[in-house]
Amino acid sequence: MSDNKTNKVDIFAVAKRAKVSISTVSRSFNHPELVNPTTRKKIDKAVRKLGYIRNRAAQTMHGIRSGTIGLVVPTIDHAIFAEVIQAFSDSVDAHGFTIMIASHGYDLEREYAALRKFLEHRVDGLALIGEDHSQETYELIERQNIPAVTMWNYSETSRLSCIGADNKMAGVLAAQHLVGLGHRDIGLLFPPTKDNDRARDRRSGVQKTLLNAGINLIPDWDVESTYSIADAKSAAQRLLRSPQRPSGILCGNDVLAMGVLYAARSCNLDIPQDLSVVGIGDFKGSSEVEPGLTTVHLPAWEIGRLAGNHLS
Amino acid sequence: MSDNKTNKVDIFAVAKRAKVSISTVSRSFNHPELVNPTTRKKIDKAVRKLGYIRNRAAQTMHGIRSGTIGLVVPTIDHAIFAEVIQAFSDSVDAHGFTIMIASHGYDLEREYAALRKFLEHRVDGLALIGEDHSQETYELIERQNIPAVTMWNYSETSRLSCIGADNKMAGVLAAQHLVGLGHRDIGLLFPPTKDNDRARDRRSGVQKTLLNAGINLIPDWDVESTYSIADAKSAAQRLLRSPQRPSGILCGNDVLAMGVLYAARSCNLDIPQDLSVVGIGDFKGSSEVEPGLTTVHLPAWEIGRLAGNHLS
DNA sequence: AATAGTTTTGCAAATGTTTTCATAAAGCCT
DNA sequence: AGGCTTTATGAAAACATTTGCAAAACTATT
Repeated sequence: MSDNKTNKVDIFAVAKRAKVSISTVSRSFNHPELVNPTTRKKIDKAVRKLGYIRNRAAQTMHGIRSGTIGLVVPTIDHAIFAEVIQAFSDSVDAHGFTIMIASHGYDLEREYAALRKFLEHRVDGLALIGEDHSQETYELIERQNIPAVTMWNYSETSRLSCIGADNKMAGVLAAQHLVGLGHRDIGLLFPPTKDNDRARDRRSGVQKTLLNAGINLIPDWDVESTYSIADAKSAAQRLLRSPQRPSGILCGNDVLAMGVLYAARSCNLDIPQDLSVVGIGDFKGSSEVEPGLTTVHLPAWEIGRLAGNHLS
Repeated sequence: MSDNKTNKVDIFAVAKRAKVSISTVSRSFNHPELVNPTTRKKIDKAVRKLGYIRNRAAQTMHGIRSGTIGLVVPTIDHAIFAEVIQAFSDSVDAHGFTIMIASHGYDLEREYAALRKFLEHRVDGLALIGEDHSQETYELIERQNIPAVTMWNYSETSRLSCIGADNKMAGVLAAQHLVGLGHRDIGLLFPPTKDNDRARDRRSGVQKTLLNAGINLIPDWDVESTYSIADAKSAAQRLLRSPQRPSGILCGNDVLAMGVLYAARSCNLDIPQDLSVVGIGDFKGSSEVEPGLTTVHLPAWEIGRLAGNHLS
């Protein structure tokens, strides 16, 4: 009975119990080789007995790194980001850092606010998704002295370090595939491209390719959908039920593509006989999907891993 | 040029520039009503000019709340947790807290380590998934004076506050559904139940129900699969290609159920004529899946939201 | 113009660590 | 046994804030 609970257990409490000074306790944590093994054992025992947990805040105040890294994503709730987050988290974790995470729902003001909060916590690094950010955000990041990295999109001219893929090329490849199969009646299903450079780049790659192939887009077949299977499914159903329907649909990402597959099935269209569907982006496990989903693979895992290493 | 960059910008720099004392600056942040509006404006201006960002670590050291909440999940990289994480994050965010996140990959030692790290950062609250945790973990949490909550599973006897569903009942419902359809040849596809109370509870609900209905499980039809579509698909294919195959498959969660649907399609089995598939758990968007996936819905969003509110 | 009351401000102590510097103890060599 | 190193420890300053208390500056009242 007694000491471990009632009163705050700080480094003083440990020192007292181990009958040494607080300097020694601190050293025993940070430079164990400088303290006598016997003393160290006494301290360890006191620590365990009291359930002492070091106060990172106090360390941080010394200019010591906080040991945290801030990650801001548009949304956590999607297979695509989930994978990149997991990979990022794993690699950052392996270096002993703790992740702070926030999502902004494609609202760049909220992104800015999240970054500020991270900076108040004195994160040692920042990671964002994509290259579309507010001017304020860029200025804020550049004024700090900490590394920052953007994930998903790669571009030579990125204002921050970036680790990602060439999304325009992904669009080109996806379009070339459809064109190569002989399709001329092609529908597009894309998410809103505002503040979303990934979608915009993919789209521009697709458009360029189709244009070069002499295929022109029918406005009715150029459909927008939010980033949700339900939405994509109903948008695709509308498209597929119209009297004139495309023979191939190219989707801005695999979530939308799944929606199209379901829509096709619900309209009794066979894939790929009646309709070709192409996605972009690697929905994790898209290789297992039946009927087969053709997609341009993006190395989400690798991107997250590299970005994590870059900051750690 | 000049001041805003080279030298550290702390509360002193702001005070100096605004020609007031640091106390006033601090107050102007924390108790603005106590400082003269004119002074406040001067301070705001200095803050903006210098790009000052408050140091949360220094505040935390005062026993002031850190403004962070720690969340530990088995994995981020799955639809199911992604949704709960998103909901949790949103609600916690709305209260001004920042989330620290970690995943342990179903390794309870790593879970313990993650919690310790959070506590070093003096999080104001903790959230975990499920009720299977190491003894050490429980003791660690109970020794702290901060709220903690577990998500996903609800049980009267939970050692910590819990917000979740009755997973055993979910298992019962899923099984009753299959039995009600007249199935007697039932296969089970579950993830490993070690250190996973959710899966274990579901399974026990299922087993009880089948037993009561006088149905006995054939060991060959009682299959285990890791939490992955690919794995589930190949396990299901093995099951469906054997000479004797079940007429219905009950899956421990919707990820596995998706694997089964794909396997069925690849074996040219029609759903639901040739095979019934039942899942549990609310894969977000499972209602859109074609061919229709029957599943026991779990309110992931609601759980995350409530847990977040509970801690904030 | 003096007094009382209110609002606004500054001083200094406190928060929980790390680290520099100084000192004490112990070991080694002749 | 005396001097020199090496090893181990402690005292105190530093880190960036918040806050209780007291003083100063206004306002209102007579």
